[in-house]
Amino acid sequence: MDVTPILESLNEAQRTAVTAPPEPLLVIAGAGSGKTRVLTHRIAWLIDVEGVSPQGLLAVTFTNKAAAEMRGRIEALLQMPVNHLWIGTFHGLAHRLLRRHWKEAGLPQNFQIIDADDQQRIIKRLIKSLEVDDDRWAPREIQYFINAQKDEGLRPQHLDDENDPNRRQQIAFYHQYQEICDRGGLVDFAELLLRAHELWRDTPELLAQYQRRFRHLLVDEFQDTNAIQYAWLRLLAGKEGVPFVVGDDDQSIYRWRGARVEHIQQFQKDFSGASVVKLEQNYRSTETILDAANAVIRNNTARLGKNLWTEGGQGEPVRIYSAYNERDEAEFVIGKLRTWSEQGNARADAAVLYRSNAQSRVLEEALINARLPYRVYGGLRFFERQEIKDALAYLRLISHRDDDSSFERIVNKPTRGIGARTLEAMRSYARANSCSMWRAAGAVASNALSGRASSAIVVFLNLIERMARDTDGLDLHEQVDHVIQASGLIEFFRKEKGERGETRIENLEELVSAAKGFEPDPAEEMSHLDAFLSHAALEAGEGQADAWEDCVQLMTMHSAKGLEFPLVFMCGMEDGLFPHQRSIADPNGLEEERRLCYVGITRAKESLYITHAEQRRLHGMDSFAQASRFIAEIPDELVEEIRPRVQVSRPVHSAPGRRGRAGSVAPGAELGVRLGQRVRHGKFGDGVILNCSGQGAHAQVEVNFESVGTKILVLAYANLDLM
DNA sequence: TACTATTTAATTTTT
DNA sequence: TTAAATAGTA
Repeated sequence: MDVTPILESLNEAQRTAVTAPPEPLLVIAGAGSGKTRVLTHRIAWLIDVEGVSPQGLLAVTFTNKAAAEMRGRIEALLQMPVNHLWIGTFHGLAHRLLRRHWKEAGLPQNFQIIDADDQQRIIKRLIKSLEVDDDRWAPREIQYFINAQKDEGLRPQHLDDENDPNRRQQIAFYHQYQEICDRGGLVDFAELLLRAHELWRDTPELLAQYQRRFRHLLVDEFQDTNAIQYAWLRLLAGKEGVPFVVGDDDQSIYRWRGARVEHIQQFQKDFSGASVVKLEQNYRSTETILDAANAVIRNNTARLGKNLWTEGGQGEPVRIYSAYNERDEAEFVIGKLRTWSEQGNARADAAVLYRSNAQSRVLEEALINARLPYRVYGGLRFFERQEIKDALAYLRLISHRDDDSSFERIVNKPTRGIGARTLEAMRSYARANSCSMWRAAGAVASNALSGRASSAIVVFLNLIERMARDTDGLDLHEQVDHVIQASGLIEFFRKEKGERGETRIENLEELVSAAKGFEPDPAEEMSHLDAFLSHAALEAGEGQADAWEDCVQLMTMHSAKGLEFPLVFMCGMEDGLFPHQRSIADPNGLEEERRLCYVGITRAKESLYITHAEQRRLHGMDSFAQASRFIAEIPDELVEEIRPRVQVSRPVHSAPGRRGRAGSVAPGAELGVRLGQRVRHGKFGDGVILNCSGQGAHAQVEVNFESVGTKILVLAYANLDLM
């Protein structure tokens, strides 16, 4: 057997991992150290050299995209298709299991997957229906609570209210939410994992069967597994399984989503024989960039400890630019981008990273002005679009009449005279009889209700039944095409004014194409329609179909994880923005922000620019901030500060209300107060003026005091000393 | 029921 | 600032 193709191009540590004996192994893989390569080569090694059948392998990735990429790479390496190899996300694999064993899992055969948006709608409706004082309960928080419990593997009955009425109510919401889902055959993302775990836990013979089949378990991005995923993995591994997990504790940035870095340590405890391999040689960045990243991350306490090194050269210093405000910052970035592009570099090799999406706007405006093509990552994905979800809701209702989530979504879209009152009647009937909205609709229609309302319902019920009949036996794409026509959705969006309606119709037509191109897994015994619906929920699709123009890449630092670019800008590096205000007080939160910063820095291969603004307009208010503490953590000798160009028209500070709001005197100006001015207050001590408003006797200032925080004071009474 | 005015809140995101 | 949700009006 010639193992050259698998082993050549691997360094010592990588080779150790790839060729490790079949025992539990933990690979700590620093940024740019060839993590994915180790994983794919390991799989190839197992199949080609160890003679493991592809069917005996289970590989888990973080995203669908990563899964597809990994399969491609393995096939390239082995020069053969590996269809029977299970590669997927935790959710994808759990879904597969639940489809196969729906009965044992206690699910209806045609259960539907709901996404976060569907979930929130259900919760909103639930809050309204329970007649609690709805102001106190934000749907988002309930949703967060429910998902957090599920991520920990906890059912409502496992939860103790701790005699806290607040918590008691949350648990009650969770309980009722679950009932709604169960009744409608709906499974949310966290539920996929939880059910799959319970399925194995409660059906030992099934577990044993899978344990026999999957001896080798390979996990990517291990630092981002949550409790239920880890528990699932441990169940499957049992005593005989051989887990091979790869992760980087310094790149764990999804704690807020239930991910626990601690699983890395837990892994070493649970699999006591596990060896550890560290990949510390970095093939991506210059030494300067790595040194900067190392210096920053060194400030975190809970680390396994590792130091990235490279054989690459010193490279350029990290450049830091202090902008006056966010527009100046954007101008600076665009200037550098233009030079980059003019020097013959690909625009797509440059990335502009920021902490939060809202920051992209100013950058985009500047890019448009400069006529530089760009692409923003993130945002609405194809299957998340309103019109697409509407169409899917019709399809789901055809497949599964009891799906209340879909029912509510489209019962009156397009409008067919089923208003709030009729809906309420149906809801209360459904609640009283613990039945689905579909059944309730039938009952309410024949019962006492205004003739108009009841005939409207009948029209709707007949419509769905007729669509189900008419699409029966058709090809998937014909079904989709029929439904978008017969539902009246196309007609409905045609009436929508402006370009928006047109785009929607185009998207619906695109949905037909997507259905045409959809190839269901022949191994799964679902109807094509159900397979398509699951696919739509599980894989929301790309944001924009990437017209592969050479574009500057804009994205959050989170979505930059796993990517690399020769030229990187990290923008908005200010305390309060990054680290974000909401994480700053909590040491755990701060460490996660620092890891995010580490991720950002290590995206850069050659050049790294870090920018911050002294003044930033955020939420419509001008505010001042210090440069991010992370900047100070980079040693001076790695840094080159870029002095602002002379002759730049510095925004006039004495008019902080922003230039020329015609006729109005800048608030505070008459009293000689300006934003950023340091002041002293008799009681509160020293502070900085953050904001001014009002005129004359009513003028107010917002002051951030060093000792007591932010206060709003009436200037006329505050007796501030200017300093 | 549809449109308009007002209020409110505002990380990060994949599944 | 602005987007979205809610309340109020035609």
